[in-house]
Amino acid sequence: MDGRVDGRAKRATLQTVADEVGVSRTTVSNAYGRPDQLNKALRERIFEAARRLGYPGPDATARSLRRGRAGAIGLVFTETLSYAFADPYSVGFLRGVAEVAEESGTGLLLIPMPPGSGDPETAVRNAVVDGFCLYCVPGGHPAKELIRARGLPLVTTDETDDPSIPYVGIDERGSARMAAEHIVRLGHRRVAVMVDHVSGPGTTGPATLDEQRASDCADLRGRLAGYRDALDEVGVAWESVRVVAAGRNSRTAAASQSAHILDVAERPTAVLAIGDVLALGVLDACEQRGLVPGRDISVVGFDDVPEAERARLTTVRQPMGEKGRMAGRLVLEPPREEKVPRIKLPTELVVRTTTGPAPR
Amino acid sequence: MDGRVDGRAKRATLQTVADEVGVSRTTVSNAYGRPDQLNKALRERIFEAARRLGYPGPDATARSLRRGRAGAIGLVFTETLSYAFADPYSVGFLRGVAEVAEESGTGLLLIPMPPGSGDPETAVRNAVVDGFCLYCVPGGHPAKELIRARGLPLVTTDETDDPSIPYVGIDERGSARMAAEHIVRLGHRRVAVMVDHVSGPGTTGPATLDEQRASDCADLRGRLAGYRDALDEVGVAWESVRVVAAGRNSRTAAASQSAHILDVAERPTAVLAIGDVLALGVLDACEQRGLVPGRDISVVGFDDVPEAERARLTTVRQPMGEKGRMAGRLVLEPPREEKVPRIKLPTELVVRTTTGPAPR
DNA sequence: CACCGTTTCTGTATCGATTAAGTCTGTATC
DNA sequence: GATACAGACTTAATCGATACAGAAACGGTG
Repeated sequence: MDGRVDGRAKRATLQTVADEVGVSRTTVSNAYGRPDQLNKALRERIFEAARRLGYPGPDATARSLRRGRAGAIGLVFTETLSYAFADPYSVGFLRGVAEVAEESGTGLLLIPMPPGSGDPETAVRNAVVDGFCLYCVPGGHPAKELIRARGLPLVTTDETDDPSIPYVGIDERGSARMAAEHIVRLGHRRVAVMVDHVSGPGTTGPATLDEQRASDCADLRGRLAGYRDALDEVGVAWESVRVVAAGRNSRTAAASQSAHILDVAERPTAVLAIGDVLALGVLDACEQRGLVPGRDISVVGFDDVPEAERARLTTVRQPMGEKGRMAGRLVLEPPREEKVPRIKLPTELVVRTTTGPAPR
Repeated sequence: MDGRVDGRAKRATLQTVADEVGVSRTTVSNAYGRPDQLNKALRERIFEAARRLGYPGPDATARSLRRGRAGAIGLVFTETLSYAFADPYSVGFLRGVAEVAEESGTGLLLIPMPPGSGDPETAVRNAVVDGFCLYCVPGGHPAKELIRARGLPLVTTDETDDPSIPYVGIDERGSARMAAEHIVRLGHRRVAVMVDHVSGPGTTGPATLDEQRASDCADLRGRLAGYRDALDEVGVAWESVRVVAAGRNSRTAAASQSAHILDVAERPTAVLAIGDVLALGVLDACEQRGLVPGRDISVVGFDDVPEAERARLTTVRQPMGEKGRMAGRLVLEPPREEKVPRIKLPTELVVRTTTGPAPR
């Protein structure tokens, strides 16, 4: 009998070490956390005893509790991990967050909540973090309320969200408009759009207007609206624009769903893709069909991921890394002011060779 | 004065709610964690009070401490985040870990420790996790000892490491040998090898034998040894094999460093790349030079990432996802047996079109 | 010697929760 | 009418550490 109420295995703790050396718990704690608070020789003796007893150093959880700091920020996203990382854009964003996190000795806790997975609540509730970054979490997601309820600093990158949540992103609509205006100026009038998915993931092929409006992703809606703005201006009816869903944000999916765009009568002369990964897929499909981008057909992406440059893809550049850094900073040091920050970072149209004058 | 010794802002806690409702702390705790332990009506009253007081539910850190479970596993790697995610192989591995983690309601704490970054110790020490997965952490890394010292379950994916650490991986040497044997059977005798980096990251260009041997990455050494095995067998001296470092594991870096292979007198007829990403870069370089893979030159990769199929790349397939799942499981449920698990997963040569008979 | 500023440790309160074991209260069983 | 028993809570003991106010010891000073 060791008299403890729960049957845990006994482990060395601060107290164990303190007893061994014959000092107070506090002193042992200081030996680890504030070397200046005690005599150097004593510190050595403490370490030596710790080694002998197999004491692994202050327990991270206990330390977190006492200090009131978890030392990590939670990254919540509704995609599968592989998804989230398959897209270089996401990676860029993550990297940004990681950079600022690292500067302050903070870790990143990944909290994926793909649609099908059970009980996202628990994950959020048990996450030992100092704040959350929401990333691709649609407005009505059940976990969202829970996250807010935890009362920790919170930043989202999804546009037109609850205005009480700090936001960092870009002008989705305006940026998309830039892309479409470019196309329009080149004389294109028969235009198609490639998206990842409008309603649930997995839905592929042409999407109706209703479906477009019903999309739970504000960013997507913003971009579509931007395209529409530009097309409206030159009198192209949005109803005539075929919006095709790849089903998921992947190059191969986009390539295969490109059939709905490329293999139809009255083939569009330009394709607007809401992400570079999709645009690259469209380019693959063009290549298979012997269509030369920039001559036979124009393709515009969005994001400007590294691979876009290799493919000479015309696209909208958004500062993904900066977005991540910004978001990270906002979580780590929430501004004290009353008004909720809503930051829009600048974007830029990068014209390469996949766009050209509309063929007659 | 609120009489508290440290000046923290007061927040609602279990006790606050308990007092408000007039029950014990335990009961409130049960309301959240064990609904069957109390009356349904009382439970509602508790929640109602919690809402009124703005109590966000049990504190994750405190819960972790008391329960003795952090609810996360730490993922330690020595690359930059962007690095780690840029490679589809890594992503596959991560995904595997994430899958099993998710099944048990566990999060993933990313702990990147790129060479230049300061104080990896703190990150490891403060990580609130139940175990660690080491990923690309070379043998002598300073953090390694620290991680072990924490006494938590630990799994590594780096070969020929300390035999006391559970390991899951593949037969690097044998697998590489398969790749090289394939090339050899096709009649190739002038062979080059493309690696990411031998000594520190950033070192590019041809690597000397000494540098190869000095590499801190056991996996790399294993693969090189495998290539060598096959070449030795047909009398190709390893000294005659040019080993070129791309500097980092990226497609563009590999493409540009391919000059050291493709633009030399007596150009090799086959290139063995220790990873698909590098192989793809080599293919890019070939394309630029008008060399047709499989005819003018043969290229073999390693990993079989999704993109390899698109590129019709001959490569060695390794079960990245399975590796991750395995590693995750080993951390989550460390086997009780005495002997340290050392698991080698099977690999397979996938022959596609980037390899062909040696040109005469 | 009284007074002072340091350096080095100790004591106590606290962080916010979970849990095994105990206390009551009624109800069912024999 | 005594005993067992389930239901609904409460008690008390932790989990493992850190913060802060003090206290003892010490050398230097006028």
